[in-house]
Parts: sequence; C-alpha cells; structure tokens
Amino acid sequence: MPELPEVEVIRTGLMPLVSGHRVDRVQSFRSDLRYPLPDLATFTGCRITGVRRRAKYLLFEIDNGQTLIWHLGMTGQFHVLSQEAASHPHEHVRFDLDGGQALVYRDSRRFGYAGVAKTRHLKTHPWFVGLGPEPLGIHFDADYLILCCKNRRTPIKSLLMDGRVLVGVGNIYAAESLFRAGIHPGRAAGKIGGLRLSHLVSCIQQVLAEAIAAGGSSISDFVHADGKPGYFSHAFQVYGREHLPCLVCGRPVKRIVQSGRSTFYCGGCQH
DNA sequence: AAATGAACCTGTTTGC
DNA sequence: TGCAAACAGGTTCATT
Repeated sequence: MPELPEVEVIRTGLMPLVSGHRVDRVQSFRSDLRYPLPDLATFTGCRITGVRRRAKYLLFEIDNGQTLIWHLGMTGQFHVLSQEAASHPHEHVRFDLDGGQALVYRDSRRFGYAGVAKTRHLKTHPWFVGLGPEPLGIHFDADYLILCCKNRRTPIKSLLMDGRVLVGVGNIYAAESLFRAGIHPGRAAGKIGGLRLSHLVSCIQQVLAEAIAAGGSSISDFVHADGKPGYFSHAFQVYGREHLPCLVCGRPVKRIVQSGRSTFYCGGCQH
C-alpha cells in the first residue's frame, strides 16, 4: 500500500502514541505474513523508545538494544486502539501497551513482513544492504542520478522504482514525479540529458514533500494511526486518471503497462 | 547483465 | 443481477 510519504505519515502518527510505552503483552494470531514472523514475545516487558523509517520500512526502537523492522507490503496498517477494541478479520499482531492502548497490525493481503535486528547493526541487515539513498536526504542529488542513468537503457520509471538506485518511490510517486518533470516514463534513462535529470531530482523531492505535508495518499485503505485519511490523492495529476483530461494541456491521460505495473502519463506534456 | 513475468494473497472494481 | 476477470500502493525470485 504505502510508499515513502505514507510510511512517513504513519511514523509521525505512531511516534507520540507508542514512544515511551512498555509492551505488556504480545499476541500473534498467525505465525507468518509474507515471511515467518520473528519471536515477538521477547519484547514483553520492553519499552518502545522511538519509531524511525528507512525506505518503506518502519523501525520500532526497543530499549533492549533491538529494532523491530516492519514492512507494510501493499495493505499493511498499524492502528493504536483501546485494548478493549474488538479484533478485526485481518488483524495479525497485537501489542498491549501500558496505559490501556494496543498497537495493532492489520494486513489483508499479508504482503507485509517483520524482522528483528540489533540496533547497532541495523545497517548490515540483509534488507538494508544495497539500498539506495533516501530521496529526501543529502545523498540524492543531480550528480548521483545522472551517474545512475548513465548508459542505462531501462525505462526511467523502472529505474526510479529500483530500490538499489533510490528508495521510497513506488508506482504512484514515480508517475507523478515524471509528469511534473515532463519526462516520458518509457524513455531510456541513459538518453535523458543532465539538466532534465537534475530537474527530475527536484520534482521527486517536491512531490514527496508535498505528499507528506498532505498526510499521504489514501487510495483504498491507507489510513493514519488515528484512522484519518490522507489528502494527496486529490492532487494526483496523472495517477489513476486514464482517459481523463490532463490538467495542464487537456489531452487524455494515457495508461500503459511497464513491467506488469500500470503507468499513467500525459503524451502531450511528457517526452 | 538486464528486462520481463510470476509469485505471494485478498478485496474491490469492471465488464460481459 | 451474477459471475468472472482484471486490477491494486511492494518485493523477490525465476526465466528469457
């Protein structure tokens, strides 16, 4: 479900609700999601000291020196509810916290997954080795993207969604960023000039920052920890708008399939 | 090496 | 109206 802005919004929503709280009880209602779940019961009695993010992973810092790493897949959701709240059909894990609240994980498709690592050694965890830079961090800049694109024949959209190049950008924000930059999603990465790539870096950063500020994009099931939706989907220029007029030039938005994923773009504005 | 497709799983929307 | 097919925010693995 979530791309970087959604995960970031979830993180900031969860932070004040769970930070500093002790885990009184852990219940897992199945032994696996996408992969086998780690032994979460070991966190009983520990405190959550913070919630961070790397790429699309949520990182719960625990006071036993470990970090609980959680990926939401397509449909994963975290909620903080009263411990009295009735369980949900797709609720898989529940952490009862001191103070009467519970941190609950739901995931209808179960593409999500979780793991545990020593906080000191997080960077060497297999899920993080080889990941590209954060798009809103200082290591993602024009020089870097130009280097990544050099001699690459892959379509620029596929390159943006490759986590080894850049993390956090998924199907929605790749499409929206390329529209804003005026670049056709199918264009070979190596055939885009440096100035245009430099502009693309700015567009990616702008789109992501605006999406975070808007509270993320609620398509079908993205909601914050408090259950409220995000509003960035109202700002989509091309995503999900096949056949509708381009908001800039009026020509109908097109949809093509790249690597099995829908890509939306405007043939008039993107070259 | 690099690009595409399949797989994972369920829910919702679309089309006949 | 009913049913089946298509499609969905992600990632990994196998196959051209």
